[in-house]
Amino acid sequence: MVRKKAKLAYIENDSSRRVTYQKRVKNLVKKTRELSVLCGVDACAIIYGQDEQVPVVWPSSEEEAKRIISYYNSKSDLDPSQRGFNQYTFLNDSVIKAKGKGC
Amino acid sequence: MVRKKAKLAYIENDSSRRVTYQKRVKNLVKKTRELSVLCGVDACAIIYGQDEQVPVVWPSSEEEAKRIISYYNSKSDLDPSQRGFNQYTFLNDSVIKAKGKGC
DNA sequence: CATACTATCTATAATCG
DNA sequence: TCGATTATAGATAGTAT
Repeated sequence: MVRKKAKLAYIENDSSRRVTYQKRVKNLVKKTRELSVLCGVDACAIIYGQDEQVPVVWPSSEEEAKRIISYYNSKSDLDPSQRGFNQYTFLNDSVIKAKGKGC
Repeated sequence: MVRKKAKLAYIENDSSRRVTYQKRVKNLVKKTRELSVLCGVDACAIIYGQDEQVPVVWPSSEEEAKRIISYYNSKSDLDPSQRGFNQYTFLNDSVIKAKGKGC
């Protein structure tokens, strides 16, 4: 979209498509967060990546996951089994919620 | 975010916030569509505007609604009562689906 | 109010390591 | 394949209309 005109069509090349996907997902989530903060609205973004089992979900997987991780990191003296209940479990739960009852 | 440094905080001024909201929602939807097309993934964006009864939902309210409208426009010889089953009804249906079972 | 304008800032495709 | 770089197209806050 920069040194060559954008065509807005499916990117056939696998590696190019993956790189573009990662860059754009990152910024799409960022934009969603900005809109939410700036305008005080509830916004939700869900992206089902091709090869990923867990879709990217905002706000859950981004903001809330970070919060969870920070929480557990700050409690490094916590019972290891409790700390094991972590990002993976949380993310799966988020996805189920997102699929089951919207955002 | 341009002539003044961005602060990424809630915009207090009502009119400014509304204008910013409209601009950003438009582009957020555009970005979502681009990601979906470029990378061949399913992406979904839902924004619950403050004063609007119907949230902005993509792909439903954007792509599919246009499809529906185009469909009815192309059938201008259709029974008027059938054409009356139009954008409004469809959008409500989309929102219900989005809220009820995800994207 | 809503649009249009425009000076800047941001996103990003291509490239290199 | 991923991260860093860079040049350019795109997004946007403030302002004008």
